[in-house]
Amino acid sequence: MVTISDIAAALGVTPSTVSRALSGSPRVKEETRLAVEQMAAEMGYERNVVASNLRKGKSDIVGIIVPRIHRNFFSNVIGGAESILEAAGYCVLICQTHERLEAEVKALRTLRNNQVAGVLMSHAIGARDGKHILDALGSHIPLVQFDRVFSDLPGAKVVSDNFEGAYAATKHLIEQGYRHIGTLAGYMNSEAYAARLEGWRQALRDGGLPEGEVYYDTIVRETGYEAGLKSIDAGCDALYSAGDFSALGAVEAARSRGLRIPEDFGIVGTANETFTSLMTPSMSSLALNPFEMGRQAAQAFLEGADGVRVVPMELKVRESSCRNHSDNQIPNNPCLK
Amino acid sequence: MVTISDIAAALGVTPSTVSRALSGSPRVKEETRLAVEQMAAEMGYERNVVASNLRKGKSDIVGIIVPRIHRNFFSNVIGGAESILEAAGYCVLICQTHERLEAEVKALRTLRNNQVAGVLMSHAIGARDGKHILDALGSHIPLVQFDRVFSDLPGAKVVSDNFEGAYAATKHLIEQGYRHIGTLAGYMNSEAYAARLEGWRQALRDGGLPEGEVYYDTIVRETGYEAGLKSIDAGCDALYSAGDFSALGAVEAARSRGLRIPEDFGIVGTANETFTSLMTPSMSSLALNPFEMGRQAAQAFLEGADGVRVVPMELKVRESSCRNHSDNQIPNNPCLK
DNA sequence: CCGGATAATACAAACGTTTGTACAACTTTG
DNA sequence: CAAAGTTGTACAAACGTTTGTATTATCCGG
Repeated sequence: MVTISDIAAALGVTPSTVSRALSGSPRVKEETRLAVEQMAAEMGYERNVVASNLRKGKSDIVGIIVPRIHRNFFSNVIGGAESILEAAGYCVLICQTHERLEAEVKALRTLRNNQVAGVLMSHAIGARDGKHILDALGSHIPLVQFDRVFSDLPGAKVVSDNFEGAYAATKHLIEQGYRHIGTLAGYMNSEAYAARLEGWRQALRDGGLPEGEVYYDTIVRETGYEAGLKSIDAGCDALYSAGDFSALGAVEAARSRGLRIPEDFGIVGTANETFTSLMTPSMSSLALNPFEMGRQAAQAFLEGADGVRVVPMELKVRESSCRNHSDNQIPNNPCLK
Repeated sequence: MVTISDIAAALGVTPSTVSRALSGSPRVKEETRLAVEQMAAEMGYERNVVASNLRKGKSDIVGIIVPRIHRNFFSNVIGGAESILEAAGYCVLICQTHERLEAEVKALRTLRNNQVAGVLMSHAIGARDGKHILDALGSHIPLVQFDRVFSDLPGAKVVSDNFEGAYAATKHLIEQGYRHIGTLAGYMNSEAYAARLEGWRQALRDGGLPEGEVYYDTIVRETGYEAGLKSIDAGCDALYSAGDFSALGAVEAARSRGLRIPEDFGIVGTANETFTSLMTPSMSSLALNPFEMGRQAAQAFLEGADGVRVVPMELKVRESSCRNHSDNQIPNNPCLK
């Protein structure tokens, strides 16, 4: 391992000069800088970032904490954040919590102990507030929350326009002639889900429809299936689901009751998971914009600016909610017009 | 920030004693250890791992490099590796290369400069050999390769039983009565794809069928579509695809030619991506066992043992290749029996 | 009660970098 | 030409830990 002292010795200068030369300080002569750079290249020097981090008290690592990396949404957020952070010279450390609070706390501690430059995170479902986050991370490491945010925590936040999105999805169902629209609402300790619920509610009101059925804590296929059955029993003819997996469960529930989709039962999910466009019938979904959210989160970190950034959602209309034009070619998204 | 010196001062001992006490050295008295531990807890001490790493010359970070984290396969490998590594006290740093060689080299350098304890990786398609890996990582950091491996590199390797798997998949197609079976082979600079090609070839030979058509460099939906069309023109009635996305493209190609699946055209993909079980018709796929591969890779790292570990694959028979019993309930996998 | 072993702790040097301050060489100004 | 300013380097002290060696305390047998 070649160090700055080796370079210094080889050139007859001191390590401090080498350090400054390599970091582009204006305090070294251009001539010296060139000599140092050449010698460094020649000797195959690479900066020991661990030592550098110790001295500087922080590293060039940005931690990203997500519930599960295999979720399309999160892996795309990570991709978006990476694209910005790597260009800015940071490297990215990814942790997943599997929705477990202890894992989240452990990840935060690990990141803090590694003196990361910042943390971008989407918290695990199941926490009431962000107290544990503040406790585990401390207050001197910049925190950016995305998607699932605790608004009482300091730091920047990036969220989807959940209210508007759910509103648009529900309005679309109404326009398609559905009149009894329930919702698979997810967990209410997440502000994202809460906002979607409100968007759905408002769309019903604005559409002149009565309050619809709400099914809470529906987030996976199984719970979506059960809630789907219940909604059918309750007389619903459509569902806006705050998640795609639960929507998939609801599709299966409708099928098991012999209902045709979209003729008898309409469904719009949320998140635009890959499978939604590949299943038959293809499933309409309220797309988040994860890549953009990741970019925004990274930007917020780089700029050090607090405040909330809102990323718009986009409704992808597919077969599962297209009752009026079900004979049309779906690729052209006939209902959208 | 409270340091071991603070604890030492508070107890009237030296930092070295505190350090040894906290790391469980037998050189400190039980009584002293307890006092130190209590004081550390009281003062809210947390070890500065950066300093620790600098001194020890290595960190407790294990780097995992994959082409893309959003691929089901890779995110599951990561999950498997994590489950072992975290239990062993390591933390995991994930890098993705987007199949770009420069990104791979950069990731390796970053990991080396951060003095990671080890690297688990699956290289990007496109490299001839692993020279760049050795150059970028150096030879003193343990390397474990999984799935895509360069066998000329030192270190442990974990691979799927690609030959046996492809053999089984192809044999299955033959048993289903397909007689002209081509293959979407992927990239031949990956040993995994090469082994699958050989498995397919051997199964055809053992089944008494003539050589089939090989379509190289098919890895995504688009290239799968094109190769699918060509295979149909060439008279194929079935394809074993070394990837699921290309298989999906082939399904679409068959459909566009008006062929029924599986009656007129049979397809088996590889990787068991989520969408394969959700599409209609559901797609048979040769499942890798990514979680287990991740576990094995992590184990190989922990044990420091070189050598090759082989993880078996499992054929998931679904509708797209079930010509003989296409009226049966698929969930029971009738063809498997 | 002393010499020699053993146990427990103290001392101090590293790990490789960064950075404030001191110093030297040189240039400018009055 | 001396004083003052400017520029480029050297010096040295950190950052918080770990760890080899030295030192002190404790215990045992003779």
